[in-house]
Amino acid sequence: MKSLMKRYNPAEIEGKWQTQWDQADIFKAKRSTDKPKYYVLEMFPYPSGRIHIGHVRNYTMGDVITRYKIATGHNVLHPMGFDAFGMPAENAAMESGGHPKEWTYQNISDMVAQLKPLGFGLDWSRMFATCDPEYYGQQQALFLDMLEAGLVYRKNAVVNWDPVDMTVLANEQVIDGKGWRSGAEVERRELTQWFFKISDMAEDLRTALDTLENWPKKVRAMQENWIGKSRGLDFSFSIKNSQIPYKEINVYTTRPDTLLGASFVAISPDHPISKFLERNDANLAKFNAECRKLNTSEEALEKAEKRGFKTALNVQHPYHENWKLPVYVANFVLMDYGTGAIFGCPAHDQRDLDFARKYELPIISTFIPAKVEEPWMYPEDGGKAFVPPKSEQVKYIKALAGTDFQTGIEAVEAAIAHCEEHNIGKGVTRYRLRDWGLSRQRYWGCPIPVIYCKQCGVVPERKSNLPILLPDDVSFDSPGNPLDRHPSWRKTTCPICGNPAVRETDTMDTFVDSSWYFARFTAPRAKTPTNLEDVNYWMNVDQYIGGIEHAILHLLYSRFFARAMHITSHLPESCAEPFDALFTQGMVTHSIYQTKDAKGRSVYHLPEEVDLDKRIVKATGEVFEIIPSAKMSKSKKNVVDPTDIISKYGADTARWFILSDSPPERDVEWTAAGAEAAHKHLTRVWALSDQIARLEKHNSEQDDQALLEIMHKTIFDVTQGLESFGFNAAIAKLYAFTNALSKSKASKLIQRQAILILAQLMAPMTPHLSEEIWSMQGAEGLVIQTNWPQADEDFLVSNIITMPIQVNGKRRAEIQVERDLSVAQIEQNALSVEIIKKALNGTKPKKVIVVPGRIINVVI
RNA sequence: GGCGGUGUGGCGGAAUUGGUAGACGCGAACGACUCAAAAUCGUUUUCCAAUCGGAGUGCGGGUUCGAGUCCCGCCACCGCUACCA
Repeated sequence: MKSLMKRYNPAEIEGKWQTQWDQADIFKAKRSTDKPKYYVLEMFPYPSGRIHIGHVRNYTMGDVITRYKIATGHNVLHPMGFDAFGMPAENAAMESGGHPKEWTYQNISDMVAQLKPLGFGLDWSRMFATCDPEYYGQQQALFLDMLEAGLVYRKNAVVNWDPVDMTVLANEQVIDGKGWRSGAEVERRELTQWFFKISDMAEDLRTALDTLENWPKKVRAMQENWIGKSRGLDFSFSIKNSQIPYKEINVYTTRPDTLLGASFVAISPDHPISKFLERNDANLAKFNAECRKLNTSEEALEKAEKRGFKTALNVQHPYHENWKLPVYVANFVLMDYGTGAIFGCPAHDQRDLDFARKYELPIISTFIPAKVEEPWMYPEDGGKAFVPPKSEQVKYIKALAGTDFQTGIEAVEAAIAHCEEHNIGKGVTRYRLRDWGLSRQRYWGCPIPVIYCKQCGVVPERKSNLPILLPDDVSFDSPGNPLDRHPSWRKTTCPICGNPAVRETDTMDTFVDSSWYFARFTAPRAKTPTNLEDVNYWMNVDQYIGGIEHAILHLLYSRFFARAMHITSHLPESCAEPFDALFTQGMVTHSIYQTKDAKGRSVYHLPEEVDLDKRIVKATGEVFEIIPSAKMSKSKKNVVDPTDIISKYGADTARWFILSDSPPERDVEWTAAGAEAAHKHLTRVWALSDQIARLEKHNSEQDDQALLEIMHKTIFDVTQGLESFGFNAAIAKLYAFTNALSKSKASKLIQRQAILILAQLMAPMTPHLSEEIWSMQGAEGLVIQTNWPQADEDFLVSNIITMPIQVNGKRRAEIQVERDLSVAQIEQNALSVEIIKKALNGTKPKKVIVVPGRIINVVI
């Protein structure tokens, strides 16, 4: 009887069940019409070489959904691959002298080896890396089709040059004027580059955001801001009486309704006119030089003084022949937004107002509040600039067009119409979104399949020659692109005339690789980019899961690619928005353990190096400080290695804990205590199963009904939790159910039923333990092959229910009533409760509210 | 400045979407077992009062029989973005 020698041993059971799932081909996805399909995808990892805990969280969520969807009768596709091109492989090659290819493939096999013990239900047969020639060759084919369809073009452009990575960056990859990866100050260079015509789709990409109901609001808002639509007027001020070779200054404004409040024109120091003038004006040259030095990326921008340099130029206001406006060169006008020139309307822009007061320029209000309640101080008289929301109705006192009372939006449209009618300017819609420059001067990327021929010009490579393979014999001993200096790789012949020609040596931005991999997973070995039968069946991705850091770049590019792939017949139109639902998970954080050295510098300690109870560093005995909840980083040493966690507690514990503590969209703090508690709980569940398996048959049945009720309630609650990403709440219900079961005195039959249901409900989170319990109880088959349990309505509401009684909305008592008791009866019962009688003190209640099955409220 | 989000015990967080606030877990305290410790099990744990009670979901108001949840006005913090014309 005393056989508690055995206990929960994940190391023993987890591998065993993984083998069983493999052998039964559970996760191998095949097209089939007898079940609804479900495609669940997590953003694929970069093969850095190590799985980190954030990956574990991401893939665990995907796996929970996968297993739940399988159990609820879906045909599930859940693939895994690697986003394998990119700079780190080249950097590693430069540092260690190896080859990016070897480094990458070694890392991939290391990471697969770390992923497998976690027991994720993945279809490994579909795995690919974007650096596989089979993948990037199809990407080249896709590129050629896009080129033919006019979605790719080549232009000479000023580009963002990262001087450290020695490559071009897309606008999206420049953050605060610095390279997104290197952090180096970005320079501007003029180069001939390949571009995707994403700006052509700006309007569609923007309006379609409204259809993405199952995307986080936040991501949609970020994309909308990025696309940056604005409506305004393009017009020009003509330059009066001047010798310079410029006759006018072009301006773009979103507030043409304030045109009659204009008091100056300001141009950027980099504006052609400014550049022209500085040649003959030493003072202006000096001013401009100072402005250029002031880095636009600095946070001091806010506080930076608004300075202007008054030129000798005057322009004519387009509305009145005799109305002259001075022209300033101003440090706050940016050359790369709009036209690099603005008109200033001090009354309705605080910055313009500050500028006007500084240089003693006129201040002219064009509108005032519709209803002036308090004393209204005009900007003219020292008040603040009046800048109401455009949707607010105001009173126009100098309207260019339209009525006296109108909203800003109405006034802008009226002003545009008026200006168009009088040939003053033209209404335009502008987008902040620019075309996506995809050329990178790197080796470890997908070669752009284009050839330059002296006779024929720019010639696409023949599809039959694809893939254009990267050469293996390259060196990384000097900076620049190894493809450029390769002795023979670029030499080829022209597909049209057959004469000697050279290849494009630029490779594609790695964001191209990740912009269509989700479609490739549906037919990863197809001889074309996609296979229509497969994309028609599997697409769209039903649930996509990943980090918020990809809210703009990756997700916007993917939406563009899906459209482009439809145009080039690689995807059906229904796939224009490829991700039906998106979930953005939070980070995994960990406390930092910090001490100071003799010089007061911070020294960080790994979690395993400290004694948390005694609050000292084990090796030295120093007292450490705890900095709570920071993003895990190697330099701060607040990292936990998933591999260590698995060897200590097993995969199920890691999976259970990572889901249990916080809602999945929020950051979760990894704590040793929490992981330990999770492990203890799983140990308890195992022991409970063991105990039930050895129960005597003849025991009391007194708790049967109560246990069945909580069991069905738990089925209901857990199902709801899994349906709505409420993993933490679902787990809490499972804890409660386990507690109830371990205290229950129900019959063996019912207890066994309960533990089997518990195993099924836990299976998405702790699949190995669930299988183990299933077999301990002698149940047939595998849990993963069973149908998800159904909550029985009859048990969800018991016959005797407890109803709280409130007095004036405050809970005072409760009564037990039969479920189908009439409202009148409930009221009568409630009023006869001693506490309520006392509260009434013999008087009649004003009102009694009875919500059947919920609550009684007695109003006195 | 703009956009988005969040605010509930010592901590992470629940709350069927207007119906018993604090589920579940961590931490803490006490107890049982033990020579002892670990492990395990049990009890308590929002605050004030310690008896009846009273207060309570960032703050102020409102709607309602009833508000963490809805409305109006503030405050604080976080994220993204921006001299955006």
